[in-house]
Amino acid sequence: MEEHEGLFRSYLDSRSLKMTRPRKIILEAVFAIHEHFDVDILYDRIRKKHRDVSRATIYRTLPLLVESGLIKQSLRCQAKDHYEHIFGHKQHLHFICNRCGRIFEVDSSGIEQDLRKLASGTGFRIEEINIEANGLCSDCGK
Amino acid sequence: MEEHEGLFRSYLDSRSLKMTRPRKIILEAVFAIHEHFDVDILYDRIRKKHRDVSRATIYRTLPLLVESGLIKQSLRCQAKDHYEHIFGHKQHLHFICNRCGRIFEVDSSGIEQDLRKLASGTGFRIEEINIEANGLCSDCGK
DNA sequence: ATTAATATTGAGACTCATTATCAAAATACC
DNA sequence: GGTATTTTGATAATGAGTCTCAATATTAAT
Repeated sequence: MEEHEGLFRSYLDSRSLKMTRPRKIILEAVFAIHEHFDVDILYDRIRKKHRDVSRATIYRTLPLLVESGLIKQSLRCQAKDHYEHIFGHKQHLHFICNRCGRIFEVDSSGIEQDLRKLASGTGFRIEEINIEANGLCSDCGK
Repeated sequence: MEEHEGLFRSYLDSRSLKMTRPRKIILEAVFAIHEHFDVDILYDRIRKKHRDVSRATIYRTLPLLVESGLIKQSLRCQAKDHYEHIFGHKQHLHFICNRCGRIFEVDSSGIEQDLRKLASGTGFRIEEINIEANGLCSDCGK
C-alpha cells in the first residue's frame, strides 16, 4: 500500500468514514497526476479506466483529501478551482504567465518563513499559504 | 475632478470608450469603499442612491477598472470574486480566518521585494502579486 | 456468512455567480 | 441636429459546484 493511501485511510478511520472503491480510484488518480488539476481533468483521466465514478463523488472526495492534508486547493483558473499535492511536494509558489497561461512552480521556503514570522507577530496562526504572481514568463516577455 | 476619475477617463479615451453616467457612478462607489468588495456589496451601495445602474453594467465595468490599473481582483470568498483598490493603497497581503471569516490586511512590501528578486532570477516579469494565508486569527485561535 | 446499522454512491435536479444577447437609449463627431 | 457607434438594462443562458434521494456498498457484530 502506498504511503498516501495509508494516510488517507487513517484520516477516514479517524472520522469513521470508509475507504470505498471510488475513493480509492480517485486517490490513485490524484497521485498519478503530477501537476495542478481541476475536476474536469481528473474526471477525464478516471473515466479512461473506470466507468463507475461520478462527478458528484469527485466533488465529494476532494474536500476529504484537502481535509486530510494530502492536497490543497490552490489557484483558480478559468473559473475553476484547481488542486495540487502537498504530500511529497516541496513548498512552492506560482508564477502564472498572462500570455501563454503556463504555470511555473518556484521554491518558496524562504518567503514562507518570512510570512510565518510576520504572522506570529500579529497572533495569526497560519494553516495554509498561497502565493502567486501573474505576469509574463521569460519566453513571452521578450 | 478626483485623480482616480482622471485616470479612468484617460484609460477610456485610450480605448475610445466613453465616460458615461453609470460608469462614473460605479467608479465613485468603488472609491467610496475602503475595503474589499464583491459585486453584491457594490450593487447594494449604489442602489441606495441610484435606481438606474444595473448589475450587468457593474459586471461590465469592473474589468475596465481592473484593466485601467485602478483596482485588482483579489481573493475569492464564498464563491464570489472580490476586488480591492490598487490606486492609493499600499501593497498588502491577506490573512483570512477560517473560523470567523474576517480578512486582515498586513503590509507586504518586504515580502514582495523578495518575491521580485526571486522572479528576476528566473526571467519572469511580475505584473501582479497575490499573497494570502488562511488560518486562525488571534481571537479564534485561543 | 447473514444481518443490521450506517455511510456512500450515481444520476440528475438545483443554485447562483457570471456572461451573453438584443432592442432601446445615450454619446461623440460631423 | 443627424448619424454612426457605444452603452445600457432586462433578461435569458451558461456552467461550476452543491444537494437530494432511492439504491447500493461497507463494516462490525452475530
